[in-house]
Amino acid sequence: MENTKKTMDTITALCKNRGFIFAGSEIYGGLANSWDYGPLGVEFKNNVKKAWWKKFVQESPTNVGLDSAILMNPEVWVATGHVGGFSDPLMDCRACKTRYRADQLIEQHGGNPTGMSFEEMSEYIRENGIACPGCGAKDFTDIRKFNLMFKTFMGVTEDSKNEVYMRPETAQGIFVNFTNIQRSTRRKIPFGVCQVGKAFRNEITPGNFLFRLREFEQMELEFFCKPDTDLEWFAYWKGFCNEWLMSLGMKPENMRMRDHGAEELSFYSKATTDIEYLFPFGWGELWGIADRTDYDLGRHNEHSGKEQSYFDQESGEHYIPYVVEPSLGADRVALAFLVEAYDEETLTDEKGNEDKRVVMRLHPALAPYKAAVLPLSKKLSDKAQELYARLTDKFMVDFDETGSIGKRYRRQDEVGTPYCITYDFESEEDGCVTIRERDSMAQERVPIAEVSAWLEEKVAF
RNA sequence: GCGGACGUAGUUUAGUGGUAAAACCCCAGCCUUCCAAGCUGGCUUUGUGGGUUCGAUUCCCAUCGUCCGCUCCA
Repeated sequence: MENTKKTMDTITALCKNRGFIFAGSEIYGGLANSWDYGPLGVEFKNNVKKAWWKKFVQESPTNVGLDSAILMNPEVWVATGHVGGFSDPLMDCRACKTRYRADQLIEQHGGNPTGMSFEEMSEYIRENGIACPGCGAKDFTDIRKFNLMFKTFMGVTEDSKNEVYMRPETAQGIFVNFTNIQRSTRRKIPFGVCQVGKAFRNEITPGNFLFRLREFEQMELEFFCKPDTDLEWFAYWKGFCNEWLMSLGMKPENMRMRDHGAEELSFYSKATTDIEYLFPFGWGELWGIADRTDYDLGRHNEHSGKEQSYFDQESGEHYIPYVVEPSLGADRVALAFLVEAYDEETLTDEKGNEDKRVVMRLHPALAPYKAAVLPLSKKLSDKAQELYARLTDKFMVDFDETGSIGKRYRRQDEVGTPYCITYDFESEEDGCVTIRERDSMAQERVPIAEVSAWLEEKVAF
């Protein structure tokens, strides 16, 4: 009976057709890898963010929230090494057209590219006769700088003094506010700071729908802890993140944890684990959980000259806290939830006729609409509208009176609405409506006066 | 960015050097008393800009975009 077909194309098409996600600037021919969340998409994505915030801030005894500016003082990015460090020295083999990172080629050759200028790297490669690992040719293009940060200008003149960057990660907004937050909330270590916000990276190759974007949204926690407790907290947050995903319907067989090997670790990280999801295009990182040590606060401590250490009353020590960072891509996880929810079901009636039903089995907390009010006949629209208006006070609810009732059920199935409320001819007399559940298609008769409470209980999360 | 493939309604596709078509979807009306019924009508398409030509959706060029690979990462 179940026939699950999950491809990016069908999901992309459904998203466009139903108003979840549209290609950005479409009428002007689009803009590479930019996507707009439509009326249903914004509800859905907001629900994802809301669910995260609830779990990581609202219900957390240790964590607080923050919403920091996208544009920051450029010195922030000097301190972190993003200016200079975040730009890759890329060059191509003229013979086989493969692209390489010059610093990696030098490392593979046993050299140390640290501190070399691009010219020096080029020279090193030429002098040492480093060949293309792919084809063996020794004919490389010049190294070109790929700065992954977007630049813009503060003020009206395009003077380089006014150059600022669009943040390539939200984390630094948290780090530079560490002392403000600690003091104003009187938090003691360990505590965490959460932020949901946009970040921008000039990725060389974005793609796979929402998977890799140049403008994307992150949901990050920076958890500050005592230096010798970081690995415990690292393990704790890994499990915590994993549970959150599963509580919203992600199946364990489509998830895996992958530890970064020593050579893969970022220079600032002591340990990193990715929670990956099995997308139609393969395993992809959803959530990077990194032990960032005291690198970030340490850098800001040094570069800003402002003391970033914490005084621990209990032990009487001053120290720069260690940081465990679970960093989740909001667009990525939204895509994963869409993929996870997509289902095609073959229905067979008594006569043996087959019929296909597309169902988005979204968790009720994530579904754009919690319910749809459907008058069985247009003659019942007025009464049904009254019920609809009452429900909108508490829930996102849809109203649909066009087409047959079966068709309207299917429309709601496609956008993941968990409950359809049908106002019928008996409703006048018995004061009840029929509520049909999305996944089981089971029906239940509920008094109109109790619908709101009934629904509240069902969609509670 | 480089290499390869591709671009016809919202979707999936057909077709042609003489100004485009089907199915589904969508909209309106009729009908319809619980799972994509039916009837009638309707909206909507050659990504964009040039060139060749009497005439281009078709041929050529550029551009934009998509997909695959390199690379990068939430």
